[in-house]
Amino acid sequence: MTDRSFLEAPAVEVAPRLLGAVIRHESDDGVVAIRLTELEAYLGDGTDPGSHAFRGMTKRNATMFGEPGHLYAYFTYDMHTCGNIVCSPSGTASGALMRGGEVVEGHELARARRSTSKNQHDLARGPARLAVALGIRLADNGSDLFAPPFSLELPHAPFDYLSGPRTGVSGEGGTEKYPWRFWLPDEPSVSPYRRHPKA
DNA sequence: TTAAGGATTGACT
DNA sequence: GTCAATCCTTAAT
Repeated sequence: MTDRSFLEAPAVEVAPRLLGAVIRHESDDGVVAIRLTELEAYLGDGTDPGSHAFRGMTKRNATMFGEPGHLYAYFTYDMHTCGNIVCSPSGTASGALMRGGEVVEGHELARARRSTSKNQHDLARGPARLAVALGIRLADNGSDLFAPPFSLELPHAPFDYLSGPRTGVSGEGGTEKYPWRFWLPDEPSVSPYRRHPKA
């Protein structure tokens, strides 16, 4: 069961089922595992203007068109790395952006990487923070999340979740058209909603 | 070749 | 609440 099979659906269907999943990354420094509490879905078939893949495959987003279950890591504002879980069969771009989570293993290492965070819930509240805490680097783009140094443990049963407009995406105007942000209720590690500053 | 913008965060008023 | 940091990717000459 491979857990990988259900990732072949569009991200809009996959993202809510990834809530509560635990992603683990082992590096030279040690192991950090994070339970995902917040994700956003991005499609690439031309219907999603907020997606990097909206205008077709480019050098940067090629990973999103690849095998499901792999990691699409990208750089934004030059200071932050974010991680997506690639969905949909190879050839179709679709991904679930990991926006927030709770550190369940390797707290000390996560804290060391995120020295500015003040409390446990800030360690992975926000996409770039989560990537830093987990140890994702741009070089990890394309890595298989079901093979070392990564692993991905899916929840045994679906969780109850909430959904709403995506955060920080430009070019959507009314983001209500794309209520593809999913999060678990009552989780302090879910980032607060923020519109895009220029939207 | 050149110019414009960004799936954000952290610091400061 | 507002604003700067900072360089890579994409789109347009």
